[in-house]
Amino acid sequence: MTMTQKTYSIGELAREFGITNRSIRFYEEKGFLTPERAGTKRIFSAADRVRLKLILRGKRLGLSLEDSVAIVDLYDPVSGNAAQRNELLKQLDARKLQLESQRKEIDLALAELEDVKRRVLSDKNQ
Amino acid sequence: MTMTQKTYSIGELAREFGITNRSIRFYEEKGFLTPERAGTKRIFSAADRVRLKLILRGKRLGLSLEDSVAIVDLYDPVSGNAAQRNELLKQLDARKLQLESQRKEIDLALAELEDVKRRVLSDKNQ
DNA sequence: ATACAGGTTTACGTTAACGTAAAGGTAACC
DNA sequence: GGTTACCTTTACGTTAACGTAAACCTGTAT
Repeated sequence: MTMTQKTYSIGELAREFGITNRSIRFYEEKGFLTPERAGTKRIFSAADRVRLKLILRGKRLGLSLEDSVAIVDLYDPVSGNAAQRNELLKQLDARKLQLESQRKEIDLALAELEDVKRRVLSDKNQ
Repeated sequence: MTMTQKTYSIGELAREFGITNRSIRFYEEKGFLTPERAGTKRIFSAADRVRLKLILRGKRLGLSLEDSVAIVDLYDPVSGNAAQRNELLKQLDARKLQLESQRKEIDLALAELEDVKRRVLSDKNQ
């Protein structure tokens, strides 16, 4: 039983994720996506779509495009041997530290924001 | 009793705040700082220094230069009308929401990281 | 006298992440 | 056969916040 997977046009994906066609072309240009072609037109597989979705999630996290892709590649079960796995674990831990550091900075920024806000509000009452 | 206030050179301020001379010149170019001159050289007053310090704090909060300056101008007794103040409060709240959202996503990412790590480790045992 | 550590202006270069034409191909619909 | 809806490539434009180089002045130390 041959199951033909669903495919997507550039416009479909752009609409689904609320981005422009240009962005998707840009991602391909950078090598972050590698859709098939039917003649000149891009054909995106379900895997392409998931990859794009993950990349965009990274962007929503405030990561750069490059960082997003790096993380997505990290999750991609391409690498197989023990050395690679250890390298992956190292990268996961590094990323964890990075995220924890970012979290602390956010907490600091939030505290300072509250401080500024309080001062602005107290000025108002004078 | 004439109290001569301390003044600062461009390099002194750059060093103190860990930025480059170019940045300070850029801020002046944009009209965000207006130091005196002794001949061609910039002379920064204590007030200039405080202003720069506040601007940089805004930047640390993740605000744009323009937004930072807007907030600093709020402390300037000349420019503080109510409408502007409300606008700034709105911006502060917006930024707060943004930071809180980022924090949540970081927590999510951390949880997912742990998940991936567990899976990688369990693969190792097979 | 010369080196050196500062300062100055002018002005083009950089990076990220696309935006925005321009000029065109293809397939379906009316 | 004309319009519409998509798609294509090429390529220059945009924004923020400076970086970087060139070419220069200027006071102080050796």
